[in-house]
Amino acid sequence: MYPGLTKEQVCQIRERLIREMYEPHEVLFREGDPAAFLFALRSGQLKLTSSMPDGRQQIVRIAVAGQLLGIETFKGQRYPFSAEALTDVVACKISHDDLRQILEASPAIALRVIETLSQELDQAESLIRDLGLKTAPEKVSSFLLSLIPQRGDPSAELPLRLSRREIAEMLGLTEETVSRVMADFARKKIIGSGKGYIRILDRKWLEETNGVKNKASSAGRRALSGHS
Amino acid sequence: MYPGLTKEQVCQIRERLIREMYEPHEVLFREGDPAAFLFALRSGQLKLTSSMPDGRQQIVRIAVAGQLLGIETFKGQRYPFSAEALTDVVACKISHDDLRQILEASPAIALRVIETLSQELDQAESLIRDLGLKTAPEKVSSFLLSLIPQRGDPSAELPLRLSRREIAEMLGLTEETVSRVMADFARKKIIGSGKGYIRILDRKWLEETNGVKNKASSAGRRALSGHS
DNA sequence: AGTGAATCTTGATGCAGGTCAATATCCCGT
DNA sequence: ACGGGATATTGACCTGCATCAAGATTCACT
Repeated sequence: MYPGLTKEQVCQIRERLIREMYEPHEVLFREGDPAAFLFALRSGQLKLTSSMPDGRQQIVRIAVAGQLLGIETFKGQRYPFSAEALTDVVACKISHDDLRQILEASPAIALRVIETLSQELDQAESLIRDLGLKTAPEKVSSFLLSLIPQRGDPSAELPLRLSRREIAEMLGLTEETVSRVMADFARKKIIGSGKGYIRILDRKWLEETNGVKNKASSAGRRALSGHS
Repeated sequence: MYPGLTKEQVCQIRERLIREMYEPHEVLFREGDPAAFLFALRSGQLKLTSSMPDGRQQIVRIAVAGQLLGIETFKGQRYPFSAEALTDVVACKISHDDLRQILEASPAIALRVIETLSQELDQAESLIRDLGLKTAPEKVSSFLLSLIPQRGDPSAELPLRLSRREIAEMLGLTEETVSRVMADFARKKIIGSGKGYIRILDRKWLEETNGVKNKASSAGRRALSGHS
């Protein structure tokens, strides 16, 4: 759990970690709050959202077990987003200074933090790609594919914890559009959808729609060709 | 430069860093290439782009001096984007394994990497926000404001290294739309624009347009109100 | 089981921004 | 200073998705 540390060091760390539990809809912190702590998600999922003064909201990330939140403020003063539990959540809270000391003491932990951060960055950049250049059906495909667990049976019922509105807030769409696209997918037997779950029926089709693998036939948006 | 290390360690590190220089438009690596190295940007700027098979392109990040690229692949196999120099660039190349060893040897360096990564994550999440919920003029405002240097004179001429097309590829718009919005801003004396540079004339206006501070008057998109 | 509130679906309509097209301007080499 | 290719601007039009508006389902209580 804490590689490369003496027993004493482990004790010191444990003292500084505050283990906390949250229920669905509970808010860990709000955008703009002074950033006192950061959190390591032990279990459950939560959504990180940023909003504009007029109420428009964007889900910036869905955090899953193992990820860190609030580390964006490592050099900042305020949380750049709100964090709200989607499920029951267990998280460890730690102050920036304490984390800094732990990282200085244990390169192994630092390395793990770096791995986590680099994955989060990858995830964020992937969402940027989706938001910037995909059409509504492509975005939804992308989202649906992201629900498939790495190590899990192919086409089981996947639990869907996000409401239509939340999916929309993640993909930069409206709930109506998400609803329409999913209804369309269901009509085409690409997915089966029930209450609170989804079943992927035609993964290949989704992957093609998503990545637009071969058929450069009907590009939704204009393809900007490279220069020179 | 390398805090907390013995002279010998510093030598070891230097041996493993490969300093390289690139000219504008030169490509450091391409999306999908096997990820052999990662890079630390010493000076200059470059764009990281991801594209779809039909040619649509998205600028995922503009990397500036101090940032790392390719660390997204710390646990991955292939670069998730291409990297192309926008200016003359000096970068240090290092293999993942070597980096790992260095990080294990020097917590101080690991800490710096963590700080850099957390800033990059913050930057990425900020772009997600822009892409997901802003209108074209808001996106352009946001972009223009991001050009203003932290420590620099207020309203000097800011060099603009990105073409209209590149700005468009970053903001999820088309070059025509960017052109129109900027022409409109210039007409309203919000900015002055010449070849290869921009002058911010009315920063306050941009900040209001960007953040939609007070006036909840004419929201471009529907504001989704919170739940419960 | 019944009632109300939230969520989801579906339809009709409108508009922001994409698309297509035609100049205009810049840049660079000769 | 001339010519040609890249880049930028501008106009006219069109479409994908937002918006507005009803219903339909589902869920949580009592």
